[in-house]
Amino acid sequence: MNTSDSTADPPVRTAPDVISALLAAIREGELQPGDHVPSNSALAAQYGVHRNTASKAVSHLKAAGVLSGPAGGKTWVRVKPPYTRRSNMRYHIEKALTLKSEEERAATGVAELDSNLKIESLYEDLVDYDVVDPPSDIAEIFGLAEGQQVLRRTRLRRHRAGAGSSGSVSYLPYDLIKRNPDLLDAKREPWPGGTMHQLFTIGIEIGRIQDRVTASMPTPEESVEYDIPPGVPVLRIRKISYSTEDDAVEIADIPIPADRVELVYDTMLEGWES
Amino acid sequence: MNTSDSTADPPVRTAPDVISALLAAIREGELQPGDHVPSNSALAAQYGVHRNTASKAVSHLKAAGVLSGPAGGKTWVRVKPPYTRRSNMRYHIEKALTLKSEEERAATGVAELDSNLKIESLYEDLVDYDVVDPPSDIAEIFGLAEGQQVLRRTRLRRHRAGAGSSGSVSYLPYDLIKRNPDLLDAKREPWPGGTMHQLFTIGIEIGRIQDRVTASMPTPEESVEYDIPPGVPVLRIRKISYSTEDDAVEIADIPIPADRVELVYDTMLEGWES
DNA sequence: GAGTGGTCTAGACCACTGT
DNA sequence: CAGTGGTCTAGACCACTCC
Repeated sequence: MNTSDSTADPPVRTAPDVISALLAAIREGELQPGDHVPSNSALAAQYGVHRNTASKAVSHLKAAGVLSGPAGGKTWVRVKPPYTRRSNMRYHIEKALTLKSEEERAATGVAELDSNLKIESLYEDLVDYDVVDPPSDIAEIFGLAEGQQVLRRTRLRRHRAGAGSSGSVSYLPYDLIKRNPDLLDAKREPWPGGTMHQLFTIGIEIGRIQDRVTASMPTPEESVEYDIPPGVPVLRIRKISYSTEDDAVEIADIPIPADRVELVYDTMLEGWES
Repeated sequence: MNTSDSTADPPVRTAPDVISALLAAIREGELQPGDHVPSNSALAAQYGVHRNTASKAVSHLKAAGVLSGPAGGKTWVRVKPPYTRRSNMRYHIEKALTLKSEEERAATGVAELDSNLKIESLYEDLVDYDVVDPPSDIAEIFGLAEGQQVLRRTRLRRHRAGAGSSGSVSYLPYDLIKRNPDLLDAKREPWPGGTMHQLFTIGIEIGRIQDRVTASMPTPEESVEYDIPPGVPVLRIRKISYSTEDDAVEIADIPIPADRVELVYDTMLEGWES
């Protein structure tokens, strides 16, 4: 007759109780992905709690990416985005493709490598090119002196149906790439797929790529811009390309919603021989 | 005379306002790391909001890792843990050290490589060895048949002063390692520093290590066990060691609080030559 | 045992959505 | 314009901390 009974339904009294009940309903299939969830008032009546408590539970599940819906609008069970992988093998492939013809590169879809998304007409890319003074951390990695500028390329890939998007920012030392005017032209080709090839046109070969990986919560802007639930972390890759002389020649900051992508890094070890 | 005035202090009315005010006080140095924060009631009076609103603001900052303090106790500005790096270069170093003598390995501190923490008397390691039926995902990676078991080693590294801890779980196919009884002994040596060496004793050379990286929010248990603020994401590495025959021989799941460590992965690219 | 953090009910208001 | 989500004030209770 008390809470130690484990088989009978426990009384729903607190926000965590409501959360558990909703998760159970989804797990049991009573609520399917895409289905509308009853309103806060209806949930409050159904579970015998105050509307505020129901609201808090629904807010929590929205933050966790389980539910979705605009403020003031209806709420539904979120359709989870497909899970993909991003492997550092892509760097080997991209380098091998750099020497191939333009037709071959376009056919293989080099541009897909950085976004890890199939390029379809469903997406539109918004690209911006600017020559700017670099942030101090960028200048430090490039080893730039005061006053030396960088080319900043920002990309927002937006899903036309509003089902999600991804974006990134990349930097190149301006002194390095001004030798080839094509590299300053935003309309020249899909970006940033061919960065390695673009650097090849000015005589630079990439010898090493370093990914620095952190994770943090999405900014409110990222939440709305890239459709990241506010409680889902963002993997942040700072990808630094080094030339064969070991100079940093490109830096790309790539945010990746952690509920969509798994990062894979293979480290090949030398044999013992001895 | 309205909210568009940007220089005058805006009126503090909502929880986000209180959050901004507290962050500003910390940024300006009025509140130093370690300082006590006024109680919810005091903050409510100070900013002219209800105690509930102040409580919500403080809760949010605790979740974000800015403030800290037990429920029911005083609240203080959290001392941010030092930032370290975990590079895949460690794998090369660890392999090179495997052939060295035991003294050399102990002196170089191979065990530090996996934890990325200096081993001091401040820490105590709690290690558990079990032979168990593997979870299905583990069995699949190892390619185990039904009924084949694994050695599971769990480690909790706890800071004696309560300033944080880290932990990990690793799996080895039992059929593989039963050849060397030492590998079943939890007291044999600090773990998991010498896993590569331990596998060497049964004739296995590691040829490739794959790190699969994801991020998610800490479980409530991790929050208390490892002192991770509930709003700080956890980087999760599934480290898979492959033998030179490309068989998976060890799997380690390593959770890393994202506010303490940056992951670094170097990918070396082959030269063009042609 | 007083103080504190956390959270529930209760009622109210606002901004936005969805017809 | 009705419905909905979000959130603030208000008051209350509980568990825990700290002295």
